[in-house]
Amino acid sequence: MLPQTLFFIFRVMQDVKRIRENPESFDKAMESRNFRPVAAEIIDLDAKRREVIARLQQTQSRRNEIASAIGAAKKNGEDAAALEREAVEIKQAIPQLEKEEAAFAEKLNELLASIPNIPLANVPVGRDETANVCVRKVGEPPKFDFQPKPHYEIGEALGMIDFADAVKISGSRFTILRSQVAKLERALKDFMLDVHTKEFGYEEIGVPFLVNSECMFGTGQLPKFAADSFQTTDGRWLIPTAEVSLTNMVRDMIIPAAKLPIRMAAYSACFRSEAGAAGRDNRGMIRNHQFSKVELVSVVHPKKGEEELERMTKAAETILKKLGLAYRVMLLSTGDMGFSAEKTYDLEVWIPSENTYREISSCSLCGQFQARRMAARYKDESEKGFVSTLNGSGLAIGRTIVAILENYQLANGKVTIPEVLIPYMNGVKELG
RNA sequence: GGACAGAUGGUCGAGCGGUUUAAGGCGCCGGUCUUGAAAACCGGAGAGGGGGAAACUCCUCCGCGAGUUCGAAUCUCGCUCUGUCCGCCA
Repeated sequence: MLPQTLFFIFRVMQDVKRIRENPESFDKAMESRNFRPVAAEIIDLDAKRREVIARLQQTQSRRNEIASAIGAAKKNGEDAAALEREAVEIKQAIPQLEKEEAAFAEKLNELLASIPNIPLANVPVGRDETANVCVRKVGEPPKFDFQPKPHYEIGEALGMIDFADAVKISGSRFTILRSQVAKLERALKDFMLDVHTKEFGYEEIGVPFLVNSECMFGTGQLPKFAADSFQTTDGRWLIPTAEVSLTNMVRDMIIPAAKLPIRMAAYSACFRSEAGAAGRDNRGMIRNHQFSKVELVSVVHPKKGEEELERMTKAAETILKKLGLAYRVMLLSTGDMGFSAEKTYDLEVWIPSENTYREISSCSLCGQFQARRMAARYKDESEKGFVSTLNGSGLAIGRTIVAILENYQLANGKVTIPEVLIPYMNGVKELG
């Protein structure tokens, strides 16, 4: 399942050095992520591997020496038979040593590839979402003098969201948008990209929605989370987020330090199998197999990671503010963060029908975790190293539609269009 | 999908079994010269890893993966990608 296993073999070794130096704190970090302690296992495999490498290289060195000696002898017309006999003898050991080395390397890399990123020190430690910390609340949830309806009732009553036909076409967890709500999706996409490109300096990128396995490994979906994504019959993957396409643009690159930071924004459809989500959010368009999203990705100097995370989160928040939606910012706990993240803010938008906040954006600092898997490096005269990568939704469009329908619904079943979107809706001020 | 051609360092490009520790040009960095610059001349410069306190030393990498050989950028096989032409197609 690992794409080109040896492809990343040496990149992660730097990790091992750190683990070797401080196994206790590494295991502690693993525990905080609900992962088993693996430091001892790693250190052992690494030691064995290096021992084999030492022997292998000695043998190779001797082989090269003899080969040159034979070349020199032949050139001078001397007899090389004795040397050739020795060469045959010596080289017999090499394939065996190579096999041993490869076996240890594969085990080690398989293990390393399955280990989640280490949380930053300022991330709250906890098993799950109950340990998340609310950083701030922004905006006031709207007051209704009637019982606010859920988005699927509003959309269906308007004849603008169609779940029944979606089942016929594709199955459950798909949604068909019609007329002004379909238009709303397009308006949101344009609006979000405009804000991010004009106000925050992101470059707009049009990305492929199908990617190869190396990409999925680079951003951390593979090898552990293959079941969460869809794979095509020719071995490609439908992106679960444009983060995959965007972040992998710097894969296998050595970027001049002066070119950092790199900021990219892309719209994409996102595809998720939602394996394991059976029964959750079955109604409506909260949890679909396919949804629209505008994604932000930053590639920065490793020292600028946290600063960039604040900036990116602010960019995503700006969308919610401009749309006039109430939200809160949650700092995720160690147990609730994604595999590749070392610090994550979730933006949760107010959903009136549920009388609660629901996730609409997730902004994560991945540090050098993805960069190491991708061999994404930077360099200038004085220093070099792996870059830091960040990604954040800015925002999930499907859920933004949900939030607008619910927060801007009127007693008569119509829905007001937020001021900033009216130009993007060709002047339409109201749905219905 | 079919046919042919190709893949070499930042880039262009030589090499087609043994001084290749990858020629040479361009670009880049440092120096000499110059008031400064250019030109000219001299020098430097890839990535990853092992050992070592260090000086240093060794290994791997010429698209990727196998193979032949004492020795592979060079020969063989498979794959991927790129180009050109044909077919199909939004």
